Amino acid sequence: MTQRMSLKKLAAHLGLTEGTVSRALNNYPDISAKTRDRVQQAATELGYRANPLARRLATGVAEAVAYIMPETHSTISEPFVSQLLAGLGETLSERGWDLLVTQSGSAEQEADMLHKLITSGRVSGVVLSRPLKNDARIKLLQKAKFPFIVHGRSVEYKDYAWYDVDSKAAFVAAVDHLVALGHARIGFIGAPTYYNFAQMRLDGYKEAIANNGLEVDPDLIQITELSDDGGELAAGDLLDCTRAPTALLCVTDTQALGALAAIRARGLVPGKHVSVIGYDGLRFGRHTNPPLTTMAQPQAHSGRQLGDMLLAIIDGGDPTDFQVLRSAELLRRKSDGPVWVDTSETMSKTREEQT
Amino acid sequence: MTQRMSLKKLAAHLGLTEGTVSRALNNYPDISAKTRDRVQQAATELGYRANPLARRLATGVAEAVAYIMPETHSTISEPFVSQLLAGLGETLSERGWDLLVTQSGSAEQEADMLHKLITSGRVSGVVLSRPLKNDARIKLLQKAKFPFIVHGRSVEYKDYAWYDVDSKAAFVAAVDHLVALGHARIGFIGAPTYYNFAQMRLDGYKEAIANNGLEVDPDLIQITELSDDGGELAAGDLLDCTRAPTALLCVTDTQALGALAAIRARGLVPGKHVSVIGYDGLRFGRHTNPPLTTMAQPQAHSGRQLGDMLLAIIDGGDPTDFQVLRSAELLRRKSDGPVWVDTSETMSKTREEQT
DNA sequence: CTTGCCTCCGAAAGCGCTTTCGGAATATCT
DNA sequence: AGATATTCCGAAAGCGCTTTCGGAGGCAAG
Repeated sequence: MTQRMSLKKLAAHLGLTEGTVSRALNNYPDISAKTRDRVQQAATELGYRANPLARRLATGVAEAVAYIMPETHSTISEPFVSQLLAGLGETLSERGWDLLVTQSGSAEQEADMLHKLITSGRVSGVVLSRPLKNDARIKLLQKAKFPFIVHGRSVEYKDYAWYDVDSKAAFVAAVDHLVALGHARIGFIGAPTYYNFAQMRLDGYKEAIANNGLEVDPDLIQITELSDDGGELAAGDLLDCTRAPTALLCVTDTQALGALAAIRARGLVPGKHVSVIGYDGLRFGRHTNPPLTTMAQPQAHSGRQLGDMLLAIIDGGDPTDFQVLRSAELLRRKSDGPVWVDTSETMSKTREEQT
Repeated sequence: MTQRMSLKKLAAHLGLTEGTVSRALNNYPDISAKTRDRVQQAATELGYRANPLARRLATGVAEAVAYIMPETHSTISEPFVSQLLAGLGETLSERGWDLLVTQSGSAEQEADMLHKLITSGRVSGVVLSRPLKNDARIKLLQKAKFPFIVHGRSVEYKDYAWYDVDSKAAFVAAVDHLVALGHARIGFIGAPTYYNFAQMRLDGYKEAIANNGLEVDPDLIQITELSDDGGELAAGDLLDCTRAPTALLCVTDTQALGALAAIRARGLVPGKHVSVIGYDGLRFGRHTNPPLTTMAQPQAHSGRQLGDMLLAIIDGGDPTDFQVLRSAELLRRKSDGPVWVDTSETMSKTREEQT
């Protein structure tokens, strides 16, 4: 196999200069149709493809975007990453661009990493995910006027591009649903509220509780980590206190798995004695015991959409024109139901017997 | 904010030439310790970092590797992708290299894409996953003498680097386990055998069946797609036939989820009437109904390990020195148990002979 | 037959770095 | 002392492409 075809060799082969060939290939208007065709045909015949590195250096366009992976807390709820990556990669490859993936350590470290990334010239844009309420990375990108889009929103989201699901509304809907089922004591299992999504969901919960004429009881709110174990612990605390909730709302499906486990561990039946509603709509919820009712977010083409929007911004689009808010829908499986009315005795008694 | 620091400016600032500064920064021996220190200190003070694109073009080293994502069949079992990516990214970033992610369409398309990728100079190495029995991509990479490592193995695996789990042995162990529990009719739910992992697991199954003095009954083998639905369908077929199996071995946990569903749908209790064993060790399995017994593979640091090995190969290491075979372990949860002996006669069509 | 205007291509200067080569300046040896 | 080595840096040629600029040749208009 001969050496890789270069512009120089192609030009020599055609009896033209490199510059001319380059312009012909890039459809410059100052090349006659005749030579343009001749050049392009020769290029495909000889299998010439411009060296991306050289082109990027010469044009100053990185032809690549980076996806900043969220720290993988739970090994359980990250399937969306591969889906999103697939979608992103698809849009990018249509343009011949690369998709870089980076992972960060701490939050501080991440801002530094991001700064290096965008000043290095390796990428033309960035997609961020799971933003904090007050996200230093977003500020950094804004100040640098660097093209980016975020998957999710921070608390102040007017001035940049984002794609998010209205999880606050979703939690309102979930509470309404539970209230309609007769629940009056609804527990909330949340995540640290430096994650804005956690805050928004908590807001939705509180708002809906209040709107339904119920009292927002701090004792019914548990903040825990984003894992099944976290959910299990939190649910346990909630269930073991006096005046335990009759329904549990979890900020993610992963936590809800733990909640189901906690309920079962106490001899209760999720969906009967205690309702559980998760959030995400993970397909896996079909297989839990019982199948998990959840607020399902439409994550089908989020990757593609993020990619399209980011490219549009890189092309000079106004970021504020790209703010997409999708909505989640209640996906009823089997973990929710009417409030349990204990005909025999107190619930704690029942529980003790069954353990 | 001033323009990005360049070598030229740094050199001017120091009263040296670009070449000298470059060599000083790269620890060339022909630079006096004095000026080397002076240069390096000035570089850090002024925040100079070489433009990666320019360096890559000049040196001919791409400083990046690509991960070829497997087609995402099931939205359920892909958490490992994000884990693996995290590990890979970690090793690479220690070296300042980039991690590219690409997705392919069809198999043909993928070979073409891969060819373009490795001839484009964008990457110095490739990590492949989920190889086919006879994988064109591997042949391509071998012929091109391009550094690569595969996550998994193809049928002929002597001549390249790979990291794999001995899933054949795992299936032998699983069969042995079931036989020890008294099962004599063990169903196998597999995946298309162009995937070598599917073939290897099937081989393990057959081998163990035979070694245990049982008959390899083609009717007990179902090949289906890699999804929960696939597993459910296949399990249904198996359960509905005369002389149904008393245990089901699934090639992935995802399929096993479907198998559990199929069993429950027939009014049977998984782990009691019919045993199910999956493969992967997904944490999800803790939450199924009942919790899924599985052959758990150690996927903790596979990403890091793949990265380390690939870098070693890129550095000139012999690929055949990097072949790592890990082993999976039986993780007993609740979906397996002794063969169900039908005391009454409700399940009239179990089997005739005892073990 | 000029003048002027296009059309189309060649020439050359980068993009920001690396690396080879050669030669001052300094050090070492007889 | 002169000759020979060393040490250390400058000069310059790339890496493979893009892009600006200018001008030769062709055409229509005067």
